[in-house]
Amino acid sequence: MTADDRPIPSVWARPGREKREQPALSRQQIVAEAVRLLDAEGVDALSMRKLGTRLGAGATSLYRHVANKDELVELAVDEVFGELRAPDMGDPERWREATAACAQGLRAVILRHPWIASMLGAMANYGPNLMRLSEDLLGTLETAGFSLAEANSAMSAVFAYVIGMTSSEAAWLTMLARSGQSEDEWAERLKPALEGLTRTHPRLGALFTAHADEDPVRLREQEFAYGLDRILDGLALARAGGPAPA
Amino acid sequence: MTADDRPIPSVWARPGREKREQPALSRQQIVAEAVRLLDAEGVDALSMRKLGTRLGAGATSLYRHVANKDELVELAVDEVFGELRAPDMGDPERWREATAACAQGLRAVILRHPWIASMLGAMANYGPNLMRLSEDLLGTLETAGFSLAEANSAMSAVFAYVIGMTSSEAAWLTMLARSGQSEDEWAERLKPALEGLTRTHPRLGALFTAHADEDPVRLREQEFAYGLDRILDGLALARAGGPAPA
DNA sequence: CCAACTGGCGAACACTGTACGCATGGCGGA
DNA sequence: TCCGCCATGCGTACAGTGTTCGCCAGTTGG
Repeated sequence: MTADDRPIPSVWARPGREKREQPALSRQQIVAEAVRLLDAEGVDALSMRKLGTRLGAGATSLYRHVANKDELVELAVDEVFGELRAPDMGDPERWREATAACAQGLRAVILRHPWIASMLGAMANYGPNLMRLSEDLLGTLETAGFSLAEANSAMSAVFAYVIGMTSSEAAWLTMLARSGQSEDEWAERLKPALEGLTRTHPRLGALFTAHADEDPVRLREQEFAYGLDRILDGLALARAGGPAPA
Repeated sequence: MTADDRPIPSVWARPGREKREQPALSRQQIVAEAVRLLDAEGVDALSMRKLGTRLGAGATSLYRHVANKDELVELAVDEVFGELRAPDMGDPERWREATAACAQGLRAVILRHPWIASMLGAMANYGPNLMRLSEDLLGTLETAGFSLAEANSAMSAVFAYVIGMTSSEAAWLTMLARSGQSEDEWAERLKPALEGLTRTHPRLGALFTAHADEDPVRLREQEFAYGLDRILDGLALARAGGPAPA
């Protein structure tokens, strides 16, 4: 601690508090900065003190605007969901494209903010932004001919798929980022263990070698699209009241 | 601190260490106790000190068998995946039942240990038990006629759906448990806000009232089964090489 | 029989979330 | 114009956290 940090001994010498030009701290601002911090440094780096410092405020000041750290996180999660809008194509027959766009958008949001992957399983989310998204997608599905209850089931299924798929993707990516290695370096590092893997798990080994030369980003996109298409196929079948496939 | 807790002043008076009958601490034992603790008290209650005390050991002793808390959690997650076996029905045509059973089993495991929901999004999981499960399910799908790559995509889709769906279920249930209220009490408490909800989000409001009198447990089972069936429908269609539904 | 190694542990460190109480300034009413 | 109130910021403090380090007892291998 240097001399400058020491508290001023005389009351009279203490400088007047600088003027409070603007409220300087608002819930919106705090949440926005929290999102920035989470994006930049990941979930482990979010602490009240660090966030306060970033805002030029003390750690405990935040509690005037936010009850908990948990509540703050809840707000941050819904904040990023606010980036997403359910697309409205006019034609009810284009429900499939609309739903797919919604799913792709959700995936993009999660990959832009990988830390929410670690939150979604830890808290029940009922923020206003997610509710608006749900309401809109429900509308799209309902006008496409699904009953309300079935529209809800369909939406839940699609969201669950997207969240599950993208969460593991995000988890893999953050783990990669933490390790500081590229995807290729990882693959290279695992090569020696591949022989043992192929012996005990031949199919996984084959998959590993088969995917070794492909672009992992595009690969994940295709994997995601495949599952999404299968779900939408299934939903289309149900909408048509069609028979179950053999 | 009472007198009894004080360290013994004289070296000579210090009691001899009690005999080490068994190794008393092993990685298996630690992981098993961690799972028990997580099951009993939830994810926030897991601390190295508490876990050590439960095992009759000091907190830092655990580090002889486990590198990190993170590593411990990884081990615990894979431990519970060990409860699951991919069923092997002899008939390749029964791939659908086998996959469904696998999905239902995974759901059951997650609901039995709700805390893993908060882990799955936070770490890439490649434990041996999950790998064995994957390998087996891949086998089932491959002998059912899927190419290896497509079997992998299908498996990823199913797992992602199950994890996404069940994670939010688990999150809701733990949140309920923390609040100490029953599901009905929650519904009752939200009744006053329902009017406002129905005004801004009519479909969500209608769903809320429609589900008010149903058994929530059975409701969630049905919701889960619906999405799972749609995915399996879609996969069956793809396996048959059938045309995309309208 | 001694050496090396293993496993357990107490103390310490840097940090965490958060409760409490005080200080400060702006604002509404007299 | 002044006074009292109230919202807001913040310093301090507390109980806990994960983890490192060094010490020590017991076991094991040469």
